[in-house]
Amino acid sequence: METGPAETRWLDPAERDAWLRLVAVVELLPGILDAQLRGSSGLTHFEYFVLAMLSEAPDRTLRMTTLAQRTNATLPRLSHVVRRLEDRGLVVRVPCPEDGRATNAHLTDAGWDAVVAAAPGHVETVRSHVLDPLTREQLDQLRDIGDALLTTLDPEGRMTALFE
Amino acid sequence: METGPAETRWLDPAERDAWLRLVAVVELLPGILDAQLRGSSGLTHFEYFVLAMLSEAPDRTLRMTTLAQRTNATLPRLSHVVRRLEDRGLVVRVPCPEDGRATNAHLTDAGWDAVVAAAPGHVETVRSHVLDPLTREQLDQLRDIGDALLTTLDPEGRMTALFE
DNA sequence: GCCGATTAGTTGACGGAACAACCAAAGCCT
DNA sequence: AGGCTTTGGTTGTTCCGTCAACTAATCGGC
Repeated sequence: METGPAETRWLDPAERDAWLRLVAVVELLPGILDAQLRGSSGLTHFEYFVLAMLSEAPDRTLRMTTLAQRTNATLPRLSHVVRRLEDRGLVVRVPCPEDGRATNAHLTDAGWDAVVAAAPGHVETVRSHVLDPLTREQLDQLRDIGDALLTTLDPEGRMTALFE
Repeated sequence: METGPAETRWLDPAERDAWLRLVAVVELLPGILDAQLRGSSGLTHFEYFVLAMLSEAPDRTLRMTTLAQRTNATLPRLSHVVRRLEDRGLVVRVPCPEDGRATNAHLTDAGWDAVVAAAPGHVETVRSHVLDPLTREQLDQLRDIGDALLTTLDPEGRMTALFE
């Protein structure tokens, strides 16, 4: 007779195989991306991602909250990062005219140059470490798996604004 | 005529689709795992993983170097983490008898209890956020994709000792 | 039009991770 | 056997991320 919470359903071999590999990838990939970008541009992958989002935005400008959603950052984290980027002259913060509470982050010319300089090396790393080892079929499978996972990992679809 | 380095091959739409989703997953998953474990057991996912590796090892003991490989940690990182776990009584460090340079990390009974207590909630999180959204077919695809990626992300197969 | 509630963002303190410098034990070479 | 090299770990500094507390501005009800 069960008295406490339901028995744990442990992972069967197929589940365990998939899960362990996903954990390994999740653990290894950030380090690879950070190392390459830090070495060649002095940017964190997260900093690069922030700059890249701004570079694709209209007028190279986004509200802090929007930028936080697109990069999956908390607002405090983004605030600190943007301050550091501002210290380096890659971004400026401008009070939003329409809403006195809001702040707009705007990519400077120097920031644009930094993204343009960093992009080729970054793309090359993504190719050699992630895309090239996969077949075309696996690429499609990965997209669908990513969609399925993001349904639960990001139910509000905050980060998926990029590709939806 | 090309003079500088080769032109960058930018990502085509299929590549971009897959890549952006993978980045999102890699960015989101660690936070989910950490939050659940920290809330229910006061353990980081990495700390949990360290304890779990020890719990499966013969005599619940592993050399620091081996443990670092299995968890994809640098030795300094692992050293700090193990010291904190030792402060909490979950692990003890014992000088290795066969090699005076080496240190063995051994899971205490309290550490074993901590893993056993934390495991069900962790597995439940893995199920609800990762495994359940995927079809059985996608589970197999994910395993193969993981294998392909780990070939380049972890060429020495240090982390794959778990399932190879 | 004013007051509470919500939203937007910043700041400061604390904890964890990377990197570099360091120490100690073992292996090796002659 | 003595000295160089390599291997195994630890320690300290610095940087980044999280959490909690706080400020400022907008909104909503009356």
